[in-house]
Amino acid sequence: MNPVLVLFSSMSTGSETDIPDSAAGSAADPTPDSTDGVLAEQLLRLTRRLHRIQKRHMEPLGITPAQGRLLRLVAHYGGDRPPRMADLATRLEVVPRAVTTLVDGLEAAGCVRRAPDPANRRVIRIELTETGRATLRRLRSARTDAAEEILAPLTAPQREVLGGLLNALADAPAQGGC
Amino acid sequence: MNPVLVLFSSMSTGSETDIPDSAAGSAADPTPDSTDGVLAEQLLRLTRRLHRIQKRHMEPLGITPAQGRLLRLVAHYGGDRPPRMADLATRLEVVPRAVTTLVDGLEAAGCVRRAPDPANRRVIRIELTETGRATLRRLRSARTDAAEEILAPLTAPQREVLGGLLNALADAPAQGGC
DNA sequence: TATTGTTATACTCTATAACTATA
DNA sequence: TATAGTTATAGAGTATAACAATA
Repeated sequence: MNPVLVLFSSMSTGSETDIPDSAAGSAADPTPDSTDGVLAEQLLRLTRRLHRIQKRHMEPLGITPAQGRLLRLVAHYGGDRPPRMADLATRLEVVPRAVTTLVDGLEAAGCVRRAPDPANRRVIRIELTETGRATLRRLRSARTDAAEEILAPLTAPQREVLGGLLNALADAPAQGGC
Repeated sequence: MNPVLVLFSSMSTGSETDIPDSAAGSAADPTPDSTDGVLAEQLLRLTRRLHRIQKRHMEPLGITPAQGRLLRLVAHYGGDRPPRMADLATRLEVVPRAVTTLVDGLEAAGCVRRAPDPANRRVIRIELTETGRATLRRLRSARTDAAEEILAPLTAPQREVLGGLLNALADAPAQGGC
């Protein structure tokens, strides 16, 4: 469906801030910490930068990155079947308590509305407001700008490959837990 | 030097938690939010998982992920030229104040030692202790385990490609700032 | 009793600003 | 005055635990 043929030549140019793993003092360390560990490190470092960039781009919107993600998620459900708090928590892979805080923020910003479910009075459904829809439109370009800033060093096919790899990783079931 | 030829076929299988971008209510939205935005989202989501996994693996070590990164960085300098606080801040891409907290934690755990520089009494050099070296060894396997857990869905060549892409991204200068 | 969301609390990570002690 | 590190403070993001209301 979407085959991408890519030739990477000498990609591993060695990051300036890379930390070689065999520098713990003992020179004769037989465990060179497979590149996987380094890879995880790169991922985390990159994300710190992405977070900073995203935060900066979203500041004029009056919402935080996490609130933005939640807002997009709410919009995804559509007006006829607004999500419950529990739905949002599951999709965001966080505990329900975390969603409460995020919705509080979005409600304060006028982007969403808490609507009690008449069928089950324990349930609260999160509805998008008109303000929320406007914010969402601005959010989209902010997000694109932030992504463009961080992805600048990559060509289009490289981005496509990266997307595929991240997809494969993100789709994997949360294993190893309990 | 390290060319990798890879054929990805139909990688984009569609994440279960993917949020299509054209769901903001207005059906006639001409801005489908280039895949780049989605890519950034995937990256953030993946990192949240990585963070959780790493935290879990590092819990028995008595230090946090950020402290672990700092510990590795300190070790990288070697015993004959221990780094200053400012060096660590630069390498970690954080403000000096953030390093203070991390070093506090590592010092409390007995992993490092603050040593005043005799040549310049403003400077504090961070030295690795014997405990720190031991922790580092345990940290290495914890890190590898965590990485293995999150990278499980990828083959070895895929990991290599991912590493290359992340490297290219992380190496880019922090642009767009001031 | 099980489910849904909440209040209360705490911790990690990071930032800005003002201060201290050097140089 | 400029530099190195700190105290003080804040805020984003997330977690656990205990609880209320409802089913």
